[in-house]
Amino acid sequence: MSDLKRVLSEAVEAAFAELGLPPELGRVTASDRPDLADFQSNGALAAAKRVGKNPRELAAAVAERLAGDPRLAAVEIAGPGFINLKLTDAALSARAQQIAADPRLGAETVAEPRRVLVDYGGPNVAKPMHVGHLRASIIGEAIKRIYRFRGDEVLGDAHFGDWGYQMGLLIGAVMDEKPAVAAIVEALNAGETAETPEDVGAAFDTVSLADLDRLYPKAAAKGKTDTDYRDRARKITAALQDRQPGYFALWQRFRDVTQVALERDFHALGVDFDLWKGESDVEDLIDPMVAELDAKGLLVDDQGARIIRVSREGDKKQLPPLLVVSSEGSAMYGTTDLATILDRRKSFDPALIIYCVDQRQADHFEIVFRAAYLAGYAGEGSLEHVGFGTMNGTDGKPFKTREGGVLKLNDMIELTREKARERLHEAGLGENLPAEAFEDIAGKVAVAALKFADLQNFRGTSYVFDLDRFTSFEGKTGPYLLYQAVRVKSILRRAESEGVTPGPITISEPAERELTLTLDGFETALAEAYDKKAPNAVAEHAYRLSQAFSKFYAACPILQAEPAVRASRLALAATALAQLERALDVLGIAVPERM
RNA sequence: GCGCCCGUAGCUCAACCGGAUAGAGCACUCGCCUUCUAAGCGAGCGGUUGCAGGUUCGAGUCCUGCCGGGCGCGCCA
Repeated sequence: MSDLKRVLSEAVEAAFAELGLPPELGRVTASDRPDLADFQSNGALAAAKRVGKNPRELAAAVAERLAGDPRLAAVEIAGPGFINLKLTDAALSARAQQIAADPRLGAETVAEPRRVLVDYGGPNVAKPMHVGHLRASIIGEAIKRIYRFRGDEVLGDAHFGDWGYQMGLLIGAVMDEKPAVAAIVEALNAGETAETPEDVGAAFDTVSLADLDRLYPKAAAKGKTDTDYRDRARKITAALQDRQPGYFALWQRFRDVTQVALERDFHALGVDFDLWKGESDVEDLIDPMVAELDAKGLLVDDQGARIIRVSREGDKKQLPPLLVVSSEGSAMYGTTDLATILDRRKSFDPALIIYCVDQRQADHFEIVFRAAYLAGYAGEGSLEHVGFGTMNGTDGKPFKTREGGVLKLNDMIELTREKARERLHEAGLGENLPAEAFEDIAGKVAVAALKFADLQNFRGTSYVFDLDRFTSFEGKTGPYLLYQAVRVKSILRRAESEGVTPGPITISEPAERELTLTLDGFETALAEAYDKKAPNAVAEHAYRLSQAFSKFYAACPILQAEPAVRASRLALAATALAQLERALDVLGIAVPERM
């Protein structure tokens, strides 16, 4: 079930081998000049260099051997020695038929499936997500789905930032503001059980995410200047880590309200985690881990702290060590990360962990990874940081709202959704749909707009956050892709109601050829996205497919055509739809039935 | 100071182990709805790929230097 690129590569490689040339040079790629050919091989040029012969002569010799291939309508030599291949309509028809019959729509699976864990780099408890969290969720989700579709066993972990000093600060701040909560916390801490669970619940229910969001910045600021306040927060933090019942119960409340809000935001974005692990989950592993690192002789005392040196011979720059235990005796950011690697090894035992986190953390991860390799907690190369660019405003500076604050993710989704409603109304669409169905469409259009705007860019480049562009629904946008898909669905519905059924695919028109060649490119796009952790390759494919379909739609009437052609085109349209929906699904974008 | 990333059309971005004429969208100009959804299709306009060298038959892509921008550089996460 190989794609044409592979099939043709094999043919050309065989011809190379017969001529005594390195077969791998015969590799075929999609043509850079669609006006001249469907596929090309540049191997004669490279081979000529190696064997010291004229590239055009070599190309001609290869072409001669390919000439009899019934799949090829033309084999031509062009320029300095490109071998141009043009397929027959019959070969394209066969390939289209093959993709149509394939549940995977022409995509391969990896030869040896692995266990892979995707770490989304952790939203923090008590902080609602803002636009800065958008990329990690969108890209992480796409990578998770790409890996899964390729056949790996993949888990996505939200990986909460839910432990440490920030929690102590917040507990103190909430108790200051809510005496009823403070009373219960203190009673529980004192071991009193007089309060019924209902009373506890009622008091804790008054603690909302909005409270946490409001109190945290104030508490953090106060902790920086007010030493007494800071000391108290540290004591609470220590007590929390000792599982003092009151603090622990309140902390759990923080975690719960945060998770509910996060789940809502993530769900609205079509992002779903398999694991809701957090820093607190590995807290118990830290002491034994430190002891073990010590026993392995990896820990070094330095300036009162305990560190692991990770610099290597040949490093271009001196990497700082991993700070395992601070001079105050507490575990650090990297310590938790290391313990998490250990934890994952014991539970899921992934062959690869992908950290989908801001590019700025590159050094941090390099340090943690090296420490993990040194400690034997992970195989060399089994940890990978997949970084992405930062989120900036159109002025190139970190994005801020007009008021100068951060834009909450939930607000941004709602903003985009509102724009989608407007456009639907303008176009007079969905007016006779129930309100619920209308909202579903608006939501899907909004998510498609947001996600595609992000995913069409290579993840590594910096990101310009432009709300106008995000809410533009024309051109190379998510809604364009949905629109194309929905147009096919509309045709399929009509065909069904008229009793028209799809039949064998016969390719003849240029638009049909182009659509088939584009369908064939799915495998290449997925393979690239997988290897490079680059979802934009799939996004690009989805866009090209939509464009190719749209041209086909304009050039080739389906339902009005004579029966055999109609059946063929209907099948081709259905196949394009299936692959487009699959590609979008892999990007985490859902398609409505109509719009 | 050291290190990493980036610099491509007016704007936002692509470009498959280095390959032919560097592609899309937006914006701008023009054409196309009595036939399957015009959030569409077609055509046009727009480039010395930051600069200077080097390697190569061939460089946006690899190497060196420079200019410009972003980020990071042990007791926050």
